[in-house]
Amino acid sequence: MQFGGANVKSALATNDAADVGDGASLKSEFVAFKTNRIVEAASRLFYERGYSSCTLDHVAAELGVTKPFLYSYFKNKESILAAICEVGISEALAALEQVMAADHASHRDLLAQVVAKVGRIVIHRQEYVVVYQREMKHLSSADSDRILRMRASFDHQIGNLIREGVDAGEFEADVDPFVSVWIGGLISWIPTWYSRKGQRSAEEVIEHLVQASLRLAGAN
Amino acid sequence: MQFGGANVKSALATNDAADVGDGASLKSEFVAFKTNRIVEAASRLFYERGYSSCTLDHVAAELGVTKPFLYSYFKNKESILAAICEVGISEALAALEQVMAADHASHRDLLAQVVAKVGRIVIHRQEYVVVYQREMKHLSSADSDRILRMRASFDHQIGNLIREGVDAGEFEADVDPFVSVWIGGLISWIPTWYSRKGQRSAEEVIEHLVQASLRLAGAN
DNA sequence: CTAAAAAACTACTGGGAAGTAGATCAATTT
DNA sequence: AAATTGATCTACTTCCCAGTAGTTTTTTAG
Repeated sequence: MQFGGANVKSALATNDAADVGDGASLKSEFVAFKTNRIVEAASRLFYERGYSSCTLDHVAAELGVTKPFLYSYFKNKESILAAICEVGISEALAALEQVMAADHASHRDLLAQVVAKVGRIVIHRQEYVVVYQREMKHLSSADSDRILRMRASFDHQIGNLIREGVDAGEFEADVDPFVSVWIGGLISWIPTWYSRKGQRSAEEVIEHLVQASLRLAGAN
Repeated sequence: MQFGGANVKSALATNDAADVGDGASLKSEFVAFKTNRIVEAASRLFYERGYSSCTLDHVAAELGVTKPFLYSYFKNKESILAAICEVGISEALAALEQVMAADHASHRDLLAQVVAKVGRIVIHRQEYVVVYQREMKHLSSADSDRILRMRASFDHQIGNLIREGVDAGEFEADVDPFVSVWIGGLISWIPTWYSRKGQRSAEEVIEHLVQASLRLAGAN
């Protein structure tokens, strides 16, 4: 029930509705709903004030509840942070694997699709991603390891994609060991400068991001 | 004497030795030395533990002194943070203006030189830059404004450099409004992934960074 | 060598925040 | 309607930390 350390399922994944009976399922949907609301509110406040300076009383007030309410859904403050940190990377990993599964495309197109999808995620989940980048070090080592493994899997697959593209002659050979780092940098940096209220539309950013990534890989 | 809000001179700038008499100058060198040591230690600890979670007792212990010692060189905790945040951007700005001053070069070369110099700075001042990126929001509005102005000046000049390069036909035209953002992203992202203990040498990273930046500008 | 000044320390205050125990309120069941 | 269960709240405790007052130590000057 509580969202503690090793509870892997993403806090924001839509819940599988039918589990046992209607009663049990409905109840767990309620729980998932409240859990999500907590994570949402906390991500916004951690983003604005920083994890250590944001109190659980702040989070509770934002939701119109009290602190002990939070403790019946999360083991402690850190596990709320862990839930936030998991969102971006797990969605990105899912998107990557979705693109890789339907691989009837050139490496160039695969790269373009992955970059576009992940770019949309980091824009959509802006606050979550920034909180992850900034506050990672406050995670327990269990949570940290779990999230780092997802991260490593993601990086590894991107690395493979680039290498195969180079072998296939679709990307330039000389840039190899660094391209995935640079592309990762472009993507990771977006949430710190992009503003939803700014002039640029999200899709405009994505389009330029894809162009820039292909340029970095030497695929033009 | 104290390093408070509007005290502009960089905490790490080498001190002009001759001021009034030898006595006064020597004393102010002592002060500058201790101030620097405080900023150094604090940057390392803020980097490792985060600003809000790092206490001034930690900083003092690291230096083998006590908390009131810090308060005789800095007004409060926030002004230590401000001193840290200023380091990276003021050095970067100085490097930029140095390159731009001796402008007997193509825009392509100017860009390459600036990127290389600033890249070296963000690697050298890794902890300072990361602390700035993460903890900016804890600055007083006076400090924040001052630093943001430096930042804006930097971005503005880079923007000009790119635009002039496009006009001169040295960079590709279609990427214009985004290139400086992407290049800024590459540079800013380095301190979060580069490790001095890793396999890659700093100069290797810089070389690839310059290549990547030129690629993004379409200058190959 | 002594007195004054400067530098650093010891020991405290006051407030804030994580986490908890037990009370209260609401919903469901019988 | 009474009783049971579960959800949420009130009211703490305990620890921690920024900032300070006043004392001690060290340095400088006469």
